[in-house]
Amino acid sequence: MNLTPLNERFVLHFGEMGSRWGVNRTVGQIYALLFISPQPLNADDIVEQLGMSRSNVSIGLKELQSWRLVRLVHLPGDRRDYFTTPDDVWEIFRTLAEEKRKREVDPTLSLLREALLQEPQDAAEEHAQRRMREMHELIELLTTWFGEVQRLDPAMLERLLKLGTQVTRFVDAASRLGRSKED
Amino acid sequence: MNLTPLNERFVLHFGEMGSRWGVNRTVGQIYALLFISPQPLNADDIVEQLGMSRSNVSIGLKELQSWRLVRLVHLPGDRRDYFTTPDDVWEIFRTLAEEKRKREVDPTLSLLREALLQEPQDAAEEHAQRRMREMHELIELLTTWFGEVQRLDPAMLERLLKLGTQVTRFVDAASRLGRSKED
DNA sequence: TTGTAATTTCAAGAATTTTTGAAAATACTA
DNA sequence: TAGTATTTTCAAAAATTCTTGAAATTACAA
Repeated sequence: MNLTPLNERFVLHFGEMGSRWGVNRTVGQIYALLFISPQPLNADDIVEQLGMSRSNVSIGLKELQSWRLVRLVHLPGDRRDYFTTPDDVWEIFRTLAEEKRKREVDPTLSLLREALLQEPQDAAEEHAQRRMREMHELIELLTTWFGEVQRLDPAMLERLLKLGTQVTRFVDAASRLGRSKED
Repeated sequence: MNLTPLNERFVLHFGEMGSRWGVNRTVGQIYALLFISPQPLNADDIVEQLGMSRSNVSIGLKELQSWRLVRLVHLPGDRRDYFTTPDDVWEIFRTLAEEKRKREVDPTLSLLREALLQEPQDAAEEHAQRRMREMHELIELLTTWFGEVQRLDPAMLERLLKLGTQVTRFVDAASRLGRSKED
């Protein structure tokens, strides 16, 4: 691996974390390298710096593009494909959350909704459905909230997060003002 | 698999989702089965219902216990180990978040903090460090907020989530009241 | 067009992870 | 304590996933 010790540790760490996040080590490493790179890199740069095969890099880049975590760019007078990560870390976070939602949360919600439409055949199924309903309600609540808050501009979002639990002071007042949102 | 079609679909789905969440298919299935089961199950019940080997169940249950997602209980007059998931889905969510944090977020924050202490050796490393700092700040902000909000009781948390972006109406007021929390 | 650069695909091999049955260990009962 | 029930460990087999070089495809330039 052709990296300074500092960068190598970062890249290796994200390689390991990748596997916990549903992408493989290689994909994690490519992402990490692009994230810290001062300029866009082409596939051969990545091969050179990470010491993996050209085909592996090609597959990894495809995967990262499907996650919208890396972006294809072109440099003037060079017809190779170059890749970067978005500059704004908030945007990165939002993208990651959206993709995770699309790939994991939404299919789970569909499954649960479908299961809840079935007529339970016995007491055990009735109990199972009750559990599924609880899970469905929780996920629905969390993702609705998240989807809403995610649309705030980063500055507002940051202020909100920094307030933390202080916002609870306003929950009563807000409830009075915003009955319509309550169930 | 000895399950009704309804329950089988649920269990299979969570088996698949398991892999995206850093546990294997078996572990996901065992968890799903326990989640919807009306009473605690012992290892042989699980073997019987999911059709996997006894040793696999033993390993899976160990893993789930290490995540604190299943709980060992004993039934009077039966010395086998029985397992359940907690009743409250909020509690389950909290546990999951805490464990994910402990296993993924905290090690990442340590790595980043350590990297930020190094003296950059050249312009590229300086840029890499700048990126790592941005990432560190974002993760720190998100996890601090989450850790705080997580401590609210479920009822308050639920009200807060249902308000969604309505809380932004109070951000200005809150900022004035709570200067101490701002940076 | 034709030739070359760049990227992707693919099938085989390598590596890793999962699953299993058998044996070992542990925990209880009589 | 001896005997049995229960759980865990472990090494091998099975399954899956990852990686690769070579070939095929695509995209461009002359």
